[in-house]
Amino acid sequence: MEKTDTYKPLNFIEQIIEEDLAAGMSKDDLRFRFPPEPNGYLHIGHTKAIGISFGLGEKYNAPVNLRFDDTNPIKEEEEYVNAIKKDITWLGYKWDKELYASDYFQQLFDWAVQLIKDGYAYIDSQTSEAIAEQKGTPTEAGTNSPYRNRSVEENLDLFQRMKNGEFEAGTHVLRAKIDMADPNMLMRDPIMYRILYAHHHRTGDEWCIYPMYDWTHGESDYIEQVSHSLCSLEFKPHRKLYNWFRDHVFDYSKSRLPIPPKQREFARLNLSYTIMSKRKLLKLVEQGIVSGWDDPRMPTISGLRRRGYTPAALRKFVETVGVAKRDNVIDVSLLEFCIREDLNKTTNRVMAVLNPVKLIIDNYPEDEEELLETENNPEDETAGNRSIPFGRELYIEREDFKEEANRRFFRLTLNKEVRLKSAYIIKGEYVVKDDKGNITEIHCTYDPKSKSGSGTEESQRKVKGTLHWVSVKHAMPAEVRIYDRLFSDEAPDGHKDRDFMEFLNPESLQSVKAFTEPGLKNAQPGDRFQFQRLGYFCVDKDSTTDRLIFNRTVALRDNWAKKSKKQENP
RNA sequence: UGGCCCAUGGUGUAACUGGCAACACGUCUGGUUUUGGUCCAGAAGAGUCUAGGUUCGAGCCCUAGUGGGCCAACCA
Repeated sequence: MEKTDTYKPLNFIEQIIEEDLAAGMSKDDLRFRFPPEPNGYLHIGHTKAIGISFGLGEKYNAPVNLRFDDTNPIKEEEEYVNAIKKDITWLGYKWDKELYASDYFQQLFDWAVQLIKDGYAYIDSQTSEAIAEQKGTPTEAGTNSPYRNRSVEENLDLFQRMKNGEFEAGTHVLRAKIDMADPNMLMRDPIMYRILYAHHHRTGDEWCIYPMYDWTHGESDYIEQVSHSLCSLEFKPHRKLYNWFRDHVFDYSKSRLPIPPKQREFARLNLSYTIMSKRKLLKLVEQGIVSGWDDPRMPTISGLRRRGYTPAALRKFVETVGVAKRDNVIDVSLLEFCIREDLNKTTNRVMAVLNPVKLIIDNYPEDEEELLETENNPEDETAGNRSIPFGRELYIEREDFKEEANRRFFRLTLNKEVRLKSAYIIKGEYVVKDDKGNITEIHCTYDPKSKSGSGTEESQRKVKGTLHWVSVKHAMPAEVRIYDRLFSDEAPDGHKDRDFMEFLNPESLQSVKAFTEPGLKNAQPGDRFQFQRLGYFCVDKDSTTDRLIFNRTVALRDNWAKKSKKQENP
């Protein structure tokens, strides 16, 4: 390949595919799959896996199946199936076929019978404890089961009766007969079927024996003619078993398998300050630590969606993160960068005051009010303008005023000028306090000639700060929810001796009463805005017409310290 | 009888057939700005885990160490 300006490095999976193509595989035979178990909601780690397989599908114009790995009815529910489909669709990906491992239960059973007939599988009738004990350890070989050499006839009979429901759960299992001394523990006669009297969300009570992951996964890939079966690193040791099963089915199938599926592994995504385990996330939900799988603090796709993240930002994020085989912890600042980058271009700026204090303009006529023009989005001219009501009494941010301030503070102080965004330049005059010394009113005067956009010299006058505000008379009350990281430790998962729950951040959710400009009364759940200086916000799904709830997606980048230092020593 | 995987600035990835280690985030400087956002310009920061070897030349190939991860559910 020529080195060109457009050369874009391939990740190692793309390289494998290119090699296969170069070795003669037809592009038409490329096929991928995303195989979630419907036992929980998808999280941002799955977004990476989805991005890899569906991304490959887009790159090579190859089909990608959505296959639910539903072989354990105890943990799986239809609610999860629907949530997973919704999330993938929301991310903007389209699967070719919607499939279920449970669709293959009969085929898997038939193949298992074939394996028994050829002496490659047997029924073990020991307890799970006994089987575990005989398994050995990584450094010690296991020992053979006393049932390992049952006759084919007996195995066949027992297996059929297992299927017929003649035995209690736990009394028998079907095992592959491989090698109890294999250094790879997974090869030590892995269990293929167990008896489970549980209602399956799709097959109901039709089956009482269920295939295990290893027996199911590769054969499902085979049935679907998946060319490259991509999964995360912890499945690497399973590859040997995957191939063993695959190659035995290959031998027994009547028609030759055109393409043996290939399992390849990549490092899963880890995010700093968050956990990425469905089991643990479920615990947060079950214990009520969060409001549900879609709590805006959750790293789930549904949580991030509710928080205000966009599909584009998430896709950009997993693309930026890359694909490799080494363990990693991505800093959340990269995720935050991706969402800010997107939202900065796409959201309208609106005025909202989270911690209000009254500002009274003494020289503004008592009963006057006016509409002021302001642009919706300085990053996007097509976003247009809107008008916002202005009057004598306004709310401003309490932190935007200080009675005594040093030069680092360039918002409102007494006897200093500052601009009200899209309005006038004002000067602080005096404050009114209550008995406890809290400021209840700030009084100021304005310069009528300094109106924003009026073209007067005063309107061009430089002041060092600009404040956002809302008119007291017109303000819309709202609830604003500000989120912090759920865990206080960079790697809450990384402690072998401590539980991740010990690192829960008790201040991960803060709810404040706020006022917004009146135009937001028409806002719909899911709408996104940038509140001047406060961050990006998204209207929550629980909002009603008279009670708006905003979730803060992410704060604005904060360069205050940096710039104020500059202000101090110009 | 242990097996397998991994190792490049703070973080994550690149480096195509072995040829002066690049990009993004983050950090820092300066500029613009009616948001301390955005945008623009620039800088610092690794000599590629260690030791050998092959080679004119090694991040890349070989060997041995070291460090980290995964594997002993009738979970996936």
